[in-house]
Amino acid sequence: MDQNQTITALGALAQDTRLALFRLLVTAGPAGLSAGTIAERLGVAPSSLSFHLQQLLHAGLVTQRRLSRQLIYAAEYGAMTELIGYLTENCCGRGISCAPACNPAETLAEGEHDEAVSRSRHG
Amino acid sequence: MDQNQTITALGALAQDTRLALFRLLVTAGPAGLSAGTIAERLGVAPSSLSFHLQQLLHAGLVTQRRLSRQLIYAAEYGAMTELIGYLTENCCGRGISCAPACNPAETLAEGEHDEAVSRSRHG
DNA sequence: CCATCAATTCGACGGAAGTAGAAATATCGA
DNA sequence: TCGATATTTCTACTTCCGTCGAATTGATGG
Repeated sequence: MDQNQTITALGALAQDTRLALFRLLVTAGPAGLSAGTIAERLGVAPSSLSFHLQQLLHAGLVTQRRLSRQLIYAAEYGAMTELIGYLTENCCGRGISCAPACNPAETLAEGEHDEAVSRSRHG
Repeated sequence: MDQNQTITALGALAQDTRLALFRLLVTAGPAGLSAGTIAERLGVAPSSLSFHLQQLLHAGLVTQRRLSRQLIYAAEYGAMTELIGYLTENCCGRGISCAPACNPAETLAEGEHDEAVSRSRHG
């Protein structure tokens, strides 16, 4: 997952209706829910829901399949895994004291040093 | 971390400059970087950078401290931990087969059943 | 206090996001 | 084929986002 794909996924989740929608599908499990059911549950107009579903679909966060007349949407758990992996990969395994973000159990002392400004003069 | 706070954090990260900025700070470690250094590294106008820094600051994803004339920004690892926790809390511990998102190592068979549409009529 | 440097705030602009009614498309049952 | 149902696409509108130059605020050193 590259930066653009990550931004697409984050942007897809960074919206009231879509985050609620994604969480609804996550809790619904692999069986998923039909578009109509989702619209009813979230209280949004069908056209608006369709717009948001396209965003999540394009971001790869949900899957779509047809069941008779209805379109069933389900959470794509693998995408969530990759998204989290991308957010944490910059943090783990570099010898930097950011372990809490990746392994909350392991807390370690934060040793601050004066590297913060050292590059202002070196360009 | 509630839904609004999560959306703020996701929205803060769902942008080219800001995601690059956040990753830069994450790799920079707790020492952080000055605003000027960041602007130089990312190649954005100081005023634009300031705008983005406010977004990340408001989202609680970075911290700000003064060092002489410069303002030093550093990644707030705890916020990242909470954000990931919020995204995964809907997935784990509900007896639903979404373990891959939380424990990628443990893959399990996806047993689909016809619960998808069952609520269309009852809703 | 004054000159200087670092960073932010202000103002204006173009473009994209979110909303919802109306029309179009696709599937099913008879 | 025809009518009914489910969902999407189209269209228009409003609001928010991202950008950058210019002006302002805040801190340092003499």
